[in-house]
Amino acid sequence: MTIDELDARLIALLAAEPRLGVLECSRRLGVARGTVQARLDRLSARGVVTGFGPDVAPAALGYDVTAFVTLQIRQVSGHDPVSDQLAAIPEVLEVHTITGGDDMHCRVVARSNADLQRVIDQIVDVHGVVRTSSVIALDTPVPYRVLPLVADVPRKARG
Amino acid sequence: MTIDELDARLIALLAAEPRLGVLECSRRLGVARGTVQARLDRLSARGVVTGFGPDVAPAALGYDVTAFVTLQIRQVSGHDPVSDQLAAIPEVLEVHTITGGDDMHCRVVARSNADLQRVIDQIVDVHGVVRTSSVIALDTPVPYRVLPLVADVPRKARG
DNA sequence: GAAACTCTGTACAATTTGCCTAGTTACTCA
DNA sequence: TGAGTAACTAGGCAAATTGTACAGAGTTTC
Repeated sequence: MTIDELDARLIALLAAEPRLGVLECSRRLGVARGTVQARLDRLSARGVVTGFGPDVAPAALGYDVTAFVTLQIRQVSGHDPVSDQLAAIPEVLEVHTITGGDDMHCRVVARSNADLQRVIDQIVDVHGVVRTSSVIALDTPVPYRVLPLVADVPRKARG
Repeated sequence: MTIDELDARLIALLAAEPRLGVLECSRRLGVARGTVQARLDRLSARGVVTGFGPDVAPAALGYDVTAFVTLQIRQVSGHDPVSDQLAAIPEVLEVHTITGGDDMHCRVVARSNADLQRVIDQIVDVHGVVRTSSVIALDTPVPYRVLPLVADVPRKARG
């Protein structure tokens, strides 16, 4: 379950200029068109590349505030109803269950600090949530990225 | 700085089937091709859609462990050298500065729990980092998503 | 009311895609 | 060593898409 350098270069190329076609990619990479097609198919099939979805910046929609909310929940039986309720809140972008003293870790966005209070209130109201604790992200010196990792994998594999 | 329902539908459509062409989008949405083109250009120009990069799943590359590492740093002068050093570690996918008792919040991945230790060691070695605290993500009931938010914006704007 | 936008419908040439075939190279395994 | 398999190259063809342009109709803004 690894990728080689051509895969990495292909991913990096598409990351840099995503609207590129298969033909143009093959030209840039110096390989045949069929090869690029096959590589892309394989990367998708193996689940390495899960899609080419549009990347939306919440800040550009007015959601300037990002916060991380940690939850303690009351253990409930059966399927996890807390996640479902959290998933129903649009401002909740991501939820993880975690180790440590707390139970869940969420990323949320809001239009302002006041609006964040509204969102947190919604989270607190979720049945099963006992306590929340929030920190606000002031700045994002390293925005989410996977490219260095992608470039690193074939380097490691090669040795 | 908002989007209307057509924008939201377009984003949702592309999120669902990202490799769709402009022409196919226009058919699905029931509008003219030029409209889709103009909308996409506008969304890009306004920074709402920042790109169509390939979404890479670190887990598919063998990075099965995700963790959140919180840092306390020694205040240093000038430009932020801590972020730069963190950015140089491929396994560090994201860094935020935060409010509260700690100073920074990172998302990191690793190949295993043992490998996580290696990554954390690298973070600890960063000049200026005083203390770290980590929690491991056990499960991700809500993976990162923006669609509900995108769908919500025009709903709110309409009233 | 006029200016400024946005959307539609249409057109055309150039490019790209999807799909296919055949030959070559590299690697695995008996 | 030799057969079998997988991956890459190079090429060809028809169909579809893209980039770009333009005129006309509706809306919104001031």
